Amino acid sequence: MSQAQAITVEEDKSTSEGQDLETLLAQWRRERPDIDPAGIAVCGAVWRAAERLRRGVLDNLTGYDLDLAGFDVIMTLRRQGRNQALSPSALAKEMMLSTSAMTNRLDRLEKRGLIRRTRDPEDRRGLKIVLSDEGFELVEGIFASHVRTVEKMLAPLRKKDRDMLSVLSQSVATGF
Amino acid sequence: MSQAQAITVEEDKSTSEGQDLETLLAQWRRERPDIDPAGIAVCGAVWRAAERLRRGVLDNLTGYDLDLAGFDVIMTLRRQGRNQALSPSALAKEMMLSTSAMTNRLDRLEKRGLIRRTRDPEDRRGLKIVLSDEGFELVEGIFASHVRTVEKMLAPLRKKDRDMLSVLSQSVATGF
DNA sequence: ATCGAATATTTCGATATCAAACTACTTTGC
DNA sequence: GCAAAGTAGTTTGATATCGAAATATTCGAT
Repeated sequence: MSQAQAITVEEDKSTSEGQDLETLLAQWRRERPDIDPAGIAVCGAVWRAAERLRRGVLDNLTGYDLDLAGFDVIMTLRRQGRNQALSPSALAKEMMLSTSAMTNRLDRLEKRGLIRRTRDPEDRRGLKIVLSDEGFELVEGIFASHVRTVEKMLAPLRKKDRDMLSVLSQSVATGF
Repeated sequence: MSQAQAITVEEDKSTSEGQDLETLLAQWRRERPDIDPAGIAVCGAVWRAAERLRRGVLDNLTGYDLDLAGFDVIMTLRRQGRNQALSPSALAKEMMLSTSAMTNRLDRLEKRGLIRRTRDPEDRRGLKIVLSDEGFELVEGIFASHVRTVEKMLAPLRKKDRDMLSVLSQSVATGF
């Protein structure tokens, strides 16, 4: 190893930045010259972008005693509007999650006082989940900095580039 | 684990497709007209693209008794070249994972006979992980269909669009 | 009215993840 | 040289996830 590098780099980043995607492509071209690996690199790039965004959003939550899971739920509830409710299964579907995982998330959020389970007046099998006042206020306090965090991570892109990224990503996401 | 599953059933997708991103934007604009939520939608689009790609790649593995975790490891080893080795920590770093999770993955792959742990001749603390012949052959058999799967998911994009997506994603991933 | 199929939620069992503690070895500094 | 600090990998403990089974309720067809 380069001894110059011996200094303990404070920036850590131990878990960030996997291998350079160019290197990865070169490796595959050497090992399997019969197959064009370009698609794999696109895939890798998208995954890394997603991961970076995930970490950034998560970091923004430090101090709020919230994980991404819970944050996702209360954001979803918040944007329905004050006192609007969704069923656990609707929430699960919207965030592409199993209903049992949702039960678990709601347990935690309920224990923390951020949501309430209320009975569905129209279907006694069902529940309606509402943000508690505390939950509502929490989102009010965190939303602006959340948006700022995301903007910061998108900063390298001009508006036009963002739109492009959004459109292309949706294309991949939906298959059209 | 994975029971034969034979045919890749495309229907199901019970957990796919969350809410339309346009709707999501409209909700936030109504609830918080003071804040521009555009960045959130870009973020969501990237996440969904990543998730779609993840599922597609995973589906391609049915029948091989492999999960994404193990697949990731053996692909990384394979592209180093036949009989090339990497340490567990190098693997963990490359795929942005804790070393303890890597221990677990390697345990499973070793039990399945796809990799071998060999001692690092230059550092008795360390290990070198190599693909077994069986592991190598497995990748040889799966790689082409993996690439085809990814290509299929990128099909809505022309070459130029893919390059664009790749560049933009890397921009977000690295922050430059 | 009642049986059976479908639906909403929870519980249960298995497993993957992470962080922190631990063991073994290596490097550094005196 | 030898102790202290650093590094590699594993173990442990807590928790989140999923799929399948269980429970309660609704809907539909007699």
